[in-house]
Amino acid sequence: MAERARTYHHGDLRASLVEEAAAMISEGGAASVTMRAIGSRLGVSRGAPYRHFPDKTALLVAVAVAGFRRLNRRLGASATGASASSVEQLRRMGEQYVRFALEHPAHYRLMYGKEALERQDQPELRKAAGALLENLVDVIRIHQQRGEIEAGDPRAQAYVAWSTVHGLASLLIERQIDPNVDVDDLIRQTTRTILDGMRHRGRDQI
Amino acid sequence: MAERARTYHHGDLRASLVEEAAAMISEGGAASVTMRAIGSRLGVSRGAPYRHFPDKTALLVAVAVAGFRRLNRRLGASATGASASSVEQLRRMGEQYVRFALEHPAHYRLMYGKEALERQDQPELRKAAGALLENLVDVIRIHQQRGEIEAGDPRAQAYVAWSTVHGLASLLIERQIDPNVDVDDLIRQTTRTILDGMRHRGRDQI
DNA sequence: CGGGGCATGTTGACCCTGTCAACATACACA
DNA sequence: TGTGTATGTTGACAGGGTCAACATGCCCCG
Repeated sequence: MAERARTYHHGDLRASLVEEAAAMISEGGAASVTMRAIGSRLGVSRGAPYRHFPDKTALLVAVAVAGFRRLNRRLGASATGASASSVEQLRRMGEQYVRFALEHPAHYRLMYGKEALERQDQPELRKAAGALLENLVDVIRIHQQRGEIEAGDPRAQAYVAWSTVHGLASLLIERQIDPNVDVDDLIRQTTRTILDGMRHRGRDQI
Repeated sequence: MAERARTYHHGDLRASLVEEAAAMISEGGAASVTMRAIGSRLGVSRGAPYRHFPDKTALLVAVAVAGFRRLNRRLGASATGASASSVEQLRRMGEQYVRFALEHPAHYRLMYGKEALERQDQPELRKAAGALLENLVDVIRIHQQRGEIEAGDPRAQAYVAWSTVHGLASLLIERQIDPNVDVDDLIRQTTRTILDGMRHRGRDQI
């Protein structure tokens, strides 16, 4: 569904813009994404993009949303994986999450960087991120029923798990972690630790 | 140590610039920080800041470094706290970490946003963030010796813990977490969960 | 089949911002 | 006291977002 007829003025600028912006982000970081440059790379003028997006922020939001969709799809595939025997499945989801971030650092940054997207609440974005959470909640709920994860509000558990993988991804992307550390090991240890914590309810808590 | 003699051209522009930039970041986000605006607010011309910082990035790095120092100080105080009886102390450190981020969202974002500071590796920043990690490693080591945390590479454990609190802070700041959720509870649950995971080595047991 | 009208592009212009170079000036120290 | 250096100031320029005015395909109605 990528090759629309090259009819008319451009064919399908809107989609191309999002695609190209994402590509530029991967290549040179969000800072390299310029309305003028995007248009130029697509062979249109600087004003053309404004026929499809009210402003740069809107375009970037679209890119971010696309990123969330990709990530969701990937996690979904991971969750449906065959060997969904134990929490190992959940652990793998976490692993895939971090891997996605490492493979698309700039894109991942944009997805969470309200910084660049400041302003309105961007319902589209909120929805895409919300879907991610919902999926995670569902998976957690399943494991709770299997008794592999401590009972309790699955949403809260989801936030805890999400925080952990997001944090790890973020620190890795921002190079806050010693490059000599074995990333695979770290990811494994992190996902295991958080899951261990999720199945042993500590002390007398609530 | 804030009131230098108002001698000469300005007195102590360099320090004032960092201070003012930090203030502006808190007030209107990083986007509102403009070399011209900063100068203006301090009563100097747009070119003045360039006598103290080679470019905007350098100034922002200084601000970020100052942020790390503040955070480190706060965590240090928390670690030295009286009731340093158990891992509860470590949990409180995590709590303080997240609270700091919530109190200074824009500043916190800047601290971790390589985005805006892209370019050179910014040794100053790396050092400040490194200090944070070192302190955490030390505390973890202590608790390991007390047997309150599973043995193993304390640095790896530190990364796991750091990831968790950073992730939670980040998600909260970026409003990815349902505002109806009780933040205090979430912070408590998150820090407890991760610590539980850190003292039960999973997989082969229970 | 012929226009009209909307969608899509293009250009020109403006303003904001970062940054450099040339110029000005206050201190400090010999 | 005189001058050199540190610190500021201005003018100028380029890059980039964005709007308004203008141009041009396409599609559809009559």
